Amino acid sequence: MSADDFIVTPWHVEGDIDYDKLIKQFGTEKISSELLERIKRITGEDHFMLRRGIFFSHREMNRILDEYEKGNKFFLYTGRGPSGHTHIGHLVPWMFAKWLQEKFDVNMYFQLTDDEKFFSKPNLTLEETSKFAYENALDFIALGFKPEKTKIIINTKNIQTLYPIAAQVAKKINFSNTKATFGFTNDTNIGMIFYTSLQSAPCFIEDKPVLIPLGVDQDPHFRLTRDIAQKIGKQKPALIHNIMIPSLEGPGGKMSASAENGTIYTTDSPAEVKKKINKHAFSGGQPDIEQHRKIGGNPDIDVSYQYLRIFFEPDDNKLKKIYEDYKSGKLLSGELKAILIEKINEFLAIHQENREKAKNQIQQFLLENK
RNA sequence: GGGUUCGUAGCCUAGCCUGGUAGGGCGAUGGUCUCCAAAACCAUCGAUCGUCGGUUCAAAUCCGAUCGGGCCCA
Repeated sequence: MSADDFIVTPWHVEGDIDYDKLIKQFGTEKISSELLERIKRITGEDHFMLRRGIFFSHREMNRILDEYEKGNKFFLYTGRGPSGHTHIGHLVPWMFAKWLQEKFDVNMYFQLTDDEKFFSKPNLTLEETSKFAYENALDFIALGFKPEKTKIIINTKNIQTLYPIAAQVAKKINFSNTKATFGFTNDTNIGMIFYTSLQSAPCFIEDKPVLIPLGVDQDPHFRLTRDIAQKIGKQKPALIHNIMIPSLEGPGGKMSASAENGTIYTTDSPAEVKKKINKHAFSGGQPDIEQHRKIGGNPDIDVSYQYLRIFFEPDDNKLKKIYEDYKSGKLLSGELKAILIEKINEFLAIHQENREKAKNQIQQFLLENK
C-alpha cells in the first residue's frame, strides 16, 4: 500500500481512492465546469456521467473539441482485457463511448487485448482469453454501436494490422520508461514489456486525433503513448477518465472480474442479481431499523446507491429523491436494494436480448487485416 | 549451456533438517445478529503435499529421475 493508501495501476486497483490526489499523481486535468459546459453546448446534451463526475478527469479534451469545431473529426478508441466475463463496471466507459459516437458521429475502435491478459494472468491460456474476447465483444456490440463506424480489434487476430504501428512505438519506448511506468521487475515476462506498444497502436490507426474514454487505471499506458507520439510524427491521444466502479462488497477497490460475489455479470440471471445484491452489497444503513429511521443512512458509502448514481438511474430527480429518502431514514437499505435490483434486471433483460442478436452481427464489426 | 532456489486446498503458507498418511490465514458455504450488507461470533466444505520411481513396516518429509516457475551467470 502506498503512502496515500490506495493503488491504481493497469493490473491492480486497491484501497479507497482519492481522485483529486490521483489527478495530481497521474498529472491529468480535472474536468472543469467550463469543459462540462462546452461539451454540453456542442453535443446539446448534458450526459449524467459527466454531470455526476463519473468521468472526472481528462487529458487534452479541449484540443479534441477545438479540432472538432474547426471541422476536423476525431475518432474514439477504448478496449477491454478479456480475462473473464463482462461485468457492469466495464460497461461504464463503453456506454459513454457510445454516446460520444452518436453525438459526434465519429468512428470507434474497440481493442480486445487477449494477448495482454494471457501475459499478465498466469493461469489463463490464449484459448481462454480468445474465448472471453468473443464474449466481451458481444457485450460491446449489444450497447448499440453503429456497425459502419465501429471496428473491433482482437490483438492476436489483427496483429498484422497492429504490428507495423506497434513497431514504430516500441522503438521509442525503452526499458527504463516501462519499468518506471508499470513497476516491472526482473521476473516480468517480455510479453508484458512489449505490450504497451500494442495498446498504443490503435491510437494511430487513423491519421486523425483520437479520444479515449477509459477507466483511469489504464492511463499509464497512454502516458507513454503521449510521450512518444510526436517522435513518430503523430498526435498525442486525448483521454477522458472514469472512476473505478466499486465492488459490491465495499467502497475500496474496483469491481474485479475474478471475485464472483462482488460482481454483477452481464450474463447473470434476475435471480442471481437479486441474490448478489441482497446478500453482498455493502450498505450505508444503520445497524437496526430504529436507528436507521432516526439517524438515516449514508448513500455516499452505500454501494447500491452508488450503482444507481454511476449507471442505473440517469434521472436526476429520481436519484435525488432516493438520496434524500435514504439519508433521512425514510428509505431502508433493503428497499434501496430492491430499487437497484429492479433497475439492473430491467437493463439486463434488454441487454441480454441484444447480446444474443450480437452473435449474428459480430462478423461485420471485426476489423479486417490490412 | 552452467549454477541456484522453489513447487502443499481457489490464494498465501506451516510442517521437510530429527520419516508415522497435513496445521493455520484469506476466500467460499451455512448459521446467529441486522430492514439488508458489513463487523463480530459459531459451524461446514475444501489438499491423494507438481509427476514418476526407489529406500522403508511406514514418506509431504530421505534418495533418484522428470516436468514447471523464479533468480544469477554464460
